[in-house]
Amino acid sequence: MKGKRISLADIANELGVSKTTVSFVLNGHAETKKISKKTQERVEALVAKYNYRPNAVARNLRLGSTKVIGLIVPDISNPYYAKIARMLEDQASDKGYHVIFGSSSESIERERSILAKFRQQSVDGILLASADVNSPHIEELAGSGLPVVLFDRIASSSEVKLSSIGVDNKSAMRQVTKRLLANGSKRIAMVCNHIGQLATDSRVEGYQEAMNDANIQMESNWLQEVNESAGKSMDTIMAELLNAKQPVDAVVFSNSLLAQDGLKSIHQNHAEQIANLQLGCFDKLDLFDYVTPKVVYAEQPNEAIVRSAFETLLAQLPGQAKQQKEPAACTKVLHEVKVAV
Amino acid sequence: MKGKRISLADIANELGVSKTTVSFVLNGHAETKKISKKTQERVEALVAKYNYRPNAVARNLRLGSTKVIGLIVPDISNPYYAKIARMLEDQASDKGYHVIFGSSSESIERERSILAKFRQQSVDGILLASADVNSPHIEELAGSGLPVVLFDRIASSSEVKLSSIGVDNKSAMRQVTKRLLANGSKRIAMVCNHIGQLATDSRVEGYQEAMNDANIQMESNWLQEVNESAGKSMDTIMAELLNAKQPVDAVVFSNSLLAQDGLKSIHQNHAEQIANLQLGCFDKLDLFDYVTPKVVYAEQPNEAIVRSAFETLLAQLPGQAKQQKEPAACTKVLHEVKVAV
DNA sequence: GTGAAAGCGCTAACAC
DNA sequence: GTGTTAGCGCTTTCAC
Repeated sequence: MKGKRISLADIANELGVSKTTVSFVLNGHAETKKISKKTQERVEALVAKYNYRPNAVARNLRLGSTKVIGLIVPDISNPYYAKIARMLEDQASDKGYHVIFGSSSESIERERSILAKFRQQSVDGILLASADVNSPHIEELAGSGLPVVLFDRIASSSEVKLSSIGVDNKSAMRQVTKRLLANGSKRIAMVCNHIGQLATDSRVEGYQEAMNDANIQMESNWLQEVNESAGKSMDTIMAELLNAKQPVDAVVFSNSLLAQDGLKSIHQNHAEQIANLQLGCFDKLDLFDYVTPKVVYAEQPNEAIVRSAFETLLAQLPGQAKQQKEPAACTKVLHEVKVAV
Repeated sequence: MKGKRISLADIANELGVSKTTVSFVLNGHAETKKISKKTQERVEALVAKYNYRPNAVARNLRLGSTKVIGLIVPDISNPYYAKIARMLEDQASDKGYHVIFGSSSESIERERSILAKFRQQSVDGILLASADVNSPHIEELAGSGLPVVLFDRIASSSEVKLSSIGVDNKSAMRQVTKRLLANGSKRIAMVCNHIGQLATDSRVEGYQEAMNDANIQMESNWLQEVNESAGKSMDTIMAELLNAKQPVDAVVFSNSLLAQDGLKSIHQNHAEQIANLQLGCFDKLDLFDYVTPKVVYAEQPNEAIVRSAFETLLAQLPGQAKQQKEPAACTKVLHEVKVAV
């Protein structure tokens, strides 16, 4: 059954025409190249008979474009990125692109390596949620000629000369915190991880701003960072916050994975306090629909983010015969979040 | 800056050697081809200077292998498949492979189209959780020469001549049901959908076997199939089971999506019965950690499944210079589930 | 209307 | 030790 895969040349030979002719027919140049109706039909018949499909690798080599775009995220199994992946797949396949993915595991080294591999594979472009947007390799990317759009993890305003699509993290967390305050909480703690990463830091700032605006004096242990290796597990943190003489009456989490962890910890060890506790979170989880207490969250317009990220990427690709004077200027977009519960 | 990407020929020219020499050095044939130390060093120096990386597309064309494997699942944003994707990525990258993915949305048409696209791109092999393992296009795959391994959604025992990796659905559901019985339930109903699909039917059998083994006479409406178009919504079914004079005291769901639906229905309409109700489910949901009543579930050994699926796929690939008499016989593996709560 | 031929960048058998 | 060369399968200019 195997047999050599049939090639365009085989078709041409069997028909007694040239590869050129077959190629023209296959690529819809039949009209412009004035291939006779009869020849067209003969070609199409044989193509159908053998169920011939052109070898994309050869085509790619010739054309210098693979119709593949790379998606690099910290972890594809994170439901947030998995959703992104799906949206991207849908958008991309509409335009005839495929998606190859890589998970950096928050490691710059792995990220660089994936990036390098993807370039070698000549992906047409890359959507990147970087493990560290401040790392120098991001700078280098800008001058590399490879179309790259940063999303989700984006760099502070100007500097980096790469297109970036994201949300206003600070504003989002400020809004969530304000909502919690409006609902009556006064002693609000924040649990995060990856302090030092821009997104996290911005969210922390948003929380702090909201607290300051409300004239609440934060206690020193209200800002917590999960760090297993330093013995700061979610359980430890929750115990510290909730077993105090004066426990906190609300907790905001800097991302949804933490919220999930936190919920588990609360249910396991602090169930009796659920009634008096508010929770807040950046980003949403399906889970929130089923669980007590209700969680106030900032919902990212992911569809819009992916859409503009992908469109921005397409715009950088060569061959988008537009007013391509410059190589598609570097776009920056911040989408607005929506607070919900 | 952009500039033309540098090629092997450029390196060779600048060095005044032939492409062969450079190629040999780059591919580690330096020793066997007895390239002089000095030439090696000169090549390596220039490669480093230009940060030259071979064009994988050209290489692929020449070698007929892309080092890319395709993952086709119903929906990459489904956390179950997202997890699988990540495990596969990790395994694959260890062996120098990349993963490209496609979501079929449970549509055979989309699945076929993705399959066709992936072949055109000359992926080296495919891991497929098919929208319908009984569809004829699966049969065709077997004779197509493209290495494919079925997983998760696998066909009934023999027939299909494709390697398949999955779990023993019947045994899994038998175990879950037995656990419910051991915990004291006597009147256990099962809610499923997709009766007629192999996986579902096996799970139903497992439930029935467990009930028979316990000498429990099942009542006629204990086996329920959700079917919106026939007016059998989850809410209707739950009402029928739980509002009876003699309500059931446990419900098992044939998959986790149903369990999620069922939980919602129970919480909305039958909250007072939660204390006297046991739940069972094939497969786990994060949700189960947070919700009452506790759910007994069969946990799939996903790591092991992915591992054997990938290994099986590798074994089908040409060039695994082993005792390749036959094109790697078609393997079938059923992994054992673990029951947990 | 159709074909010949020149590559895209790489590998590897076969010279020398 | 190193170079020549023939492709892998496709697109496309230019000729007829």
